[in-house]
Amino acid sequence: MNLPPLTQSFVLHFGEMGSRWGISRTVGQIYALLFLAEEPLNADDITEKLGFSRSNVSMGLKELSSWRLVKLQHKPGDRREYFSTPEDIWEIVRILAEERRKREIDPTLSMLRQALVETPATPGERHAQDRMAEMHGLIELITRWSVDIQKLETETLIQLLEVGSKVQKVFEMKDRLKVVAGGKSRRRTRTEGQ
Amino acid sequence: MNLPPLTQSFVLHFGEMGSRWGISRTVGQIYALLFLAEEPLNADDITEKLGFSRSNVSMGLKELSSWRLVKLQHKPGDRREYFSTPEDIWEIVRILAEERRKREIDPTLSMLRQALVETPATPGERHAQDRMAEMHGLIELITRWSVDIQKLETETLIQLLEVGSKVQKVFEMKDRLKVVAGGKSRRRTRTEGQ
DNA sequence: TCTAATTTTCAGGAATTCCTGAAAGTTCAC
DNA sequence: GTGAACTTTCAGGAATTCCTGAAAATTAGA
Repeated sequence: MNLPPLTQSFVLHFGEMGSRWGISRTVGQIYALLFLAEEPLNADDITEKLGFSRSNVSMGLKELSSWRLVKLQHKPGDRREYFSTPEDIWEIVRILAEERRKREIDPTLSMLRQALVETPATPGERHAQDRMAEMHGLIELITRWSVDIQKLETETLIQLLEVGSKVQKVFEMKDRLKVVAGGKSRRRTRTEGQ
Repeated sequence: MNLPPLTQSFVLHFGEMGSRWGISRTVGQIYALLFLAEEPLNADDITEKLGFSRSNVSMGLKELSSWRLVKLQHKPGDRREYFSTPEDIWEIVRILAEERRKREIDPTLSMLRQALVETPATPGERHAQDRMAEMHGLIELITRWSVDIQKLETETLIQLLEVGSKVQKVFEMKDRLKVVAGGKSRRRTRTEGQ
């Protein structure tokens, strides 16, 4: 491995993290490297910096592409493909959330829906079905929420996260507000910031 | 495997899902089974229903305990240990979030902080450090948010999720509210929250 | 069309993770 | 303390996943 120290510890860390998740250590390292890189890298750059085989890098990049996590571009007069991550880190989060929904949440929801339309044969199955209904409700609620907030602009989203649970206070005043204010106002109020 | 059909497809599904995440198929299946069960189960029940070895079940339960995902209880006149999941599914989500924070997020944050105090030697490292700073900010924001909203009561939390991005509308009215309602709304008004 | 540069595929060896049975450990009733 | 009931540990085989090198495929220019 042929990397400056700062980069190296980041890359190694995400290699380990990767293998705790579904992705392999290799793929984690490749993504970490691309994320930090100043310029797009080609497969040989990556091979050289991380020190595993060219074919492994090729497979890794293929997997990252299937997750839509890397962008592909060409340099004039160079036939090789150059890879990079989105510059906007929130974009990465958004894509990750979408892909996980598609690959994990949606299949789970349809399995649950399927189970919920069956007729339970015993009290035990009846109970199991109730549990699945709870889980279905929870997953659907969280999913809807995440789809929904992803439509916000990054600035607004950040604002919402910063406010956190304090938004509850606003709820409590909401009714009063309706009575008093009535109109629709358009503005961004970014008062503080971490 | 010795299970009614509804339960079986749920258990198999979470076995597969489990292995996509860090946990093994076995552990996923055990948890799925416990989640659906009407009554707490002992290790032999699980062995019999899922059909893998007693020792494997023992290891699986140990891992689930280390995640605080199972509750342990005894029946009078029976020396065996009985396992169950929290009845409240939101409690499960809360525990999962806490444990993942502890095991994955916190180490990542400290790795990043460490990297951020180093002095970069080259423009490349400088850039890498900037990227890490972005990531640190993002993770910290999301973490704070999740810690924060976990303090809400379940009902309030559900309400907040249901509202989703529409809460933005409420922001827009916030300033006017201040004027009209007069209260001191600035700077942590932290009155309640279990 | 041919050639050289580059990328992809894939069989099979390496590494890792998972699972089991046997044995050791624990706990409680007597 | 002893033994029966139950649980945990752990070495090593089984299964899975990962990674590589060699070969095939693709691509662009001449």
